[in-house]
Amino acid sequence: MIADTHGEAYSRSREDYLKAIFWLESSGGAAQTSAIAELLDIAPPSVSGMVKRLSESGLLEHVPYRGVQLTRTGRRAALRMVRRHRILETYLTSKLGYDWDSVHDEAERLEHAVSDELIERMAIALGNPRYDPHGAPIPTADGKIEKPDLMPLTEIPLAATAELRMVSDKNPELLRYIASLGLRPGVGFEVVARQPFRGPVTIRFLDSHHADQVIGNELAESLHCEVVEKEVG
Amino acid sequence: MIADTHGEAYSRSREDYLKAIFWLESSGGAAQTSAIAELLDIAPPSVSGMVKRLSESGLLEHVPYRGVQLTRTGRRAALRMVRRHRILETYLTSKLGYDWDSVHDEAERLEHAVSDELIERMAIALGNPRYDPHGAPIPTADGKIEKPDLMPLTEIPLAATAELRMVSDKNPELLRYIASLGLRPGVGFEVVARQPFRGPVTIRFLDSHHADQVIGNELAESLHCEVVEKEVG
DNA sequence: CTCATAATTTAGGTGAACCTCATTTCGGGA
DNA sequence: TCCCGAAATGAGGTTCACCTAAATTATGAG
Repeated sequence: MIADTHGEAYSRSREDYLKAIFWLESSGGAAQTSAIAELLDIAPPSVSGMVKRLSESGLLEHVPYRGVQLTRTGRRAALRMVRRHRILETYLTSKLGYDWDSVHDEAERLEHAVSDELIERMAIALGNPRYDPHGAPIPTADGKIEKPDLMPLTEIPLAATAELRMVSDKNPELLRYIASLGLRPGVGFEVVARQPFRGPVTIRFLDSHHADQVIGNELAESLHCEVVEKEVG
Repeated sequence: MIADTHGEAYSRSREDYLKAIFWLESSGGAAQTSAIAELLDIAPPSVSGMVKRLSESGLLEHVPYRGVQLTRTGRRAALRMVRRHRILETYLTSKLGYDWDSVHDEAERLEHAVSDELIERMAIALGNPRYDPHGAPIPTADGKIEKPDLMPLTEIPLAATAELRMVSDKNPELLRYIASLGLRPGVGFEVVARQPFRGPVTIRFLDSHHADQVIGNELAESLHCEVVEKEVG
């Protein structure tokens, strides 16, 4: 039996699985056992076992040896966790002075402990934000999530003007580095050069307080951007 | 292995035991197995088992069939939990609009999940408060706690002037009732009547926006007060 | 001082969630 | 088509924290 019922709560583990499976589904179709295992750092046989229990609870469809898919209920529960995580990250950065590179772990623990009421109070205190500090969209309380149409910096055409919109929250060093370049969600730039053979990309900030920046391919792939029209007038 | 190390964390259960034992020690000497069981709503044999594990970990001294006492380490860990709980309650009420009767449960879950850093950030945002919303003293980060010298309303002498200082946070209905009477920590009053045979006490508020209140014996016992000198001038 | 009763502990068992090692299944190249 | 390696599952074991039922210990009344 779960310790406290704060709304409709599953165990901490189950919540983590649901979130992981949601994440895998959103970025590449069906979730394989091995991918879940990798993401959660759990041995594959343990994942098999939990997957069975979760599908017996009606949270996901499991086709043995094939993969796994969230049911409507599972998806709702997963989105609830995503909302919690992102509201928490936003609250911690804007109300308690956390840096955007250090909120992830704190949110990761708190998301299992807070009540729905607390999350909604935080959301109200923040003015119902639509994006978290890393630019990721925050699902609404009734489980709707915006699906932004972004592309990695590596695919922005030369000479195009674009805006950084979203960065993964999982790697603190990467986030610190990005911030040190002057890059944050919402910052606009132009692609002024690109080296061939998966080489680095050079960008020029629109409001040029900073010099041009050369960005390696691997980093560029994790910067999710939107091409924007050039400012007219 | 515990899921995440946020500072020096024990399991949720262990933290609950430590807090319960600390509470029992502060209000009546050594903690008996049955008292712990009662407080945590756990069967006595389960408590025996956990007590053994906790004393093997050096968190408490256990004299079989006698009782249990926190070691220095155990006491430190317990005070850390008390600090967490009380900072959380204070933060939730003053920054997120919770009522004082509804914070207890939320704090009870969060106290196991927050990091030391988050607690200290909350404490700073609150201006390092010394008391929680129920008037209970908040231990400092280095584990010191004020021991206020209070007496229940039942023991305040007739005609004396006193101030409500502390109320238990555990019973929401009781808290709502107290608030409805106009009573909160810090409110001053005079004892104007007392019925014999554990009968009710009548109090008159010093700043009399409210009429006199008649308070039953049981309630009066849970109102921890301090006798104050009459205002001079 | 003895003994009943209450408190405590021991014994044995459960479920959740993990592990390792062994086996089964799938899918693609010879 | 056959077969090999990777992926998935099965089998069996661990730890934590709980349970009930049965023994044990302490205590206070006579």
